[in-house]
Amino acid sequence: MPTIVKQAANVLDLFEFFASTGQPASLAEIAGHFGWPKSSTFNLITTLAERGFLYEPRPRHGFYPTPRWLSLAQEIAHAEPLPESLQDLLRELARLSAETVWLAGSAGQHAVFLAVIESPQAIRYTAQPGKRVPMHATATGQAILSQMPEPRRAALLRQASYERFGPGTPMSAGEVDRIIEESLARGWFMSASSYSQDLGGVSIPLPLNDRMLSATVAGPLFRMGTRMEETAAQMQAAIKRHFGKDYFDRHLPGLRQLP
Amino acid sequence: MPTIVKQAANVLDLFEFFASTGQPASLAEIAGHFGWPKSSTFNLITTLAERGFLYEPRPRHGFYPTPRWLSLAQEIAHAEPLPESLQDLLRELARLSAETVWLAGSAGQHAVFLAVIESPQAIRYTAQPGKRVPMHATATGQAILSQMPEPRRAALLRQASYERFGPGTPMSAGEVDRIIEESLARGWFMSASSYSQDLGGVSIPLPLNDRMLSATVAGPLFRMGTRMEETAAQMQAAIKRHFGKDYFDRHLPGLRQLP
DNA sequence: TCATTTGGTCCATATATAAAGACCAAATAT
DNA sequence: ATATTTGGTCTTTATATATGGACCAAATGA
Repeated sequence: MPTIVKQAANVLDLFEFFASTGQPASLAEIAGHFGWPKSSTFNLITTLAERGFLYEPRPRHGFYPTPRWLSLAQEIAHAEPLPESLQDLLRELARLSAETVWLAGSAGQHAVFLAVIESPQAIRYTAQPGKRVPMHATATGQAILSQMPEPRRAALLRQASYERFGPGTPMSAGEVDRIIEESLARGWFMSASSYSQDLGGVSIPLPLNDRMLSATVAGPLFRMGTRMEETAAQMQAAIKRHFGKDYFDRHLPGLRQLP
Repeated sequence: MPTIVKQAANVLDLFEFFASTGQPASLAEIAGHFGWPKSSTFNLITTLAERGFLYEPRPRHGFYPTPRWLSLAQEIAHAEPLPESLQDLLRELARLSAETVWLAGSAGQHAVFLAVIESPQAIRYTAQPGKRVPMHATATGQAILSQMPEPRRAALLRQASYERFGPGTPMSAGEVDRIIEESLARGWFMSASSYSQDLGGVSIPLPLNDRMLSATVAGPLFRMGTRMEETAAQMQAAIKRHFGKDYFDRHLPGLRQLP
């Protein structure tokens, strides 16, 4: 179990806190909200303020993050961007499916959501960039795993922790291998309650030069249940439109192509 | 002397590091760059990754921040934005002066830069959002101080530390009061090496409903030295164009208006 | 004008944590 | 095939740090 760095996590908590409230907060409010001691909160806030990441929009009416966060985050996003073509693809998938769609990459034993467009419907799968799901137990992750060279995938699956999340959760490396094999033969990866309850979704592997991503369309099982095959075909078609007719032939010969 | 929270500062360091390199970095690279122990670096990175703030763009080729930073920073900036009109004003000042221009707000004993447009010229004043300068010793800060109700300004100046930064640095509350008085009578605040060496600049207070900001145009003294009065007049004119002819009459009756 | 509340700051010390270093796996070189 | 290097993970313990609580100033209410 990896050691969590408390004060690092606190910075993230604070960052998320301000993103969700959208308002300046006083030391006392922050301390109260998190149940942090006043003195510790003071030290943390002072540190962030000293570094130019927090200021007082109006004196003595609370602290708020400075635009420095935005400025740095933009530089970071700009330097290693998701190609514009991927954003386009995602938008098209969102339009076609009217469900929540996302792109994910890998982070150790987890897949991380890199870009998300939520469904406009009231009942929908909700997620935001940065969300992590276990690699071996989700369609999103399996679609990524399917692109890895054999030894790397084996290494990853060996260290995975096979916890039971739902009825379909695979409980061994062998099971995951089998699911991947079947999914490649089927032409798409299916998430059906193996991790998230009542979720139905379709994932397609998306190798992009040397990055291994996946695209997923998912929604409540009662809407997606009967539309999976159709959705998968739509996704493959959209990907071919965006990246060329021979995209799968060149990068994913193992994947069955739907008509 | 306020206690700095080391691991919180480390998160900020890391964030800035990625913004400046724009590349994924391995644990070893990060540890090397900062001189951090491998194990500590590991803990920190794990913490950020666990929370969905770091991922591996390509497995085993280093970590990089996820778009989650951007997403949260955008929410934060969107909730408490600098009015668009201020951005416009800033752009106009940048165009008119061809020097570096910025907007600043207050953070305790410091003024923080909230928005910056750098001069296109090779020799220029360089700054980024989040930069902090002492309130009492800079034109930017004094222009903010000039807007505060008397007791608050007095309190602030009482606790200020009167360090000598350059020839013109004020060394007591009284001196600052005098400078503010003179500057209001002059119609603008002058920074001339009282904090930054060889810097010449003009600041104008910018009260915006209950926020107390200031706008500054600054560059190397050899370019700005003879243009200050002219620049100040341009700034006042631009502000009046953006916020109405009677802006100063209504919000800053104490400030001399230039022809 | 005085009392009370609220928000912020400082300090000593018990406690949580960062770091040293051993370890392991995978990649690369021989 | 085997050795070496590189990158990542784990555990123990000396040490840095988070915290309780005292304190102070400013704002608010009586």
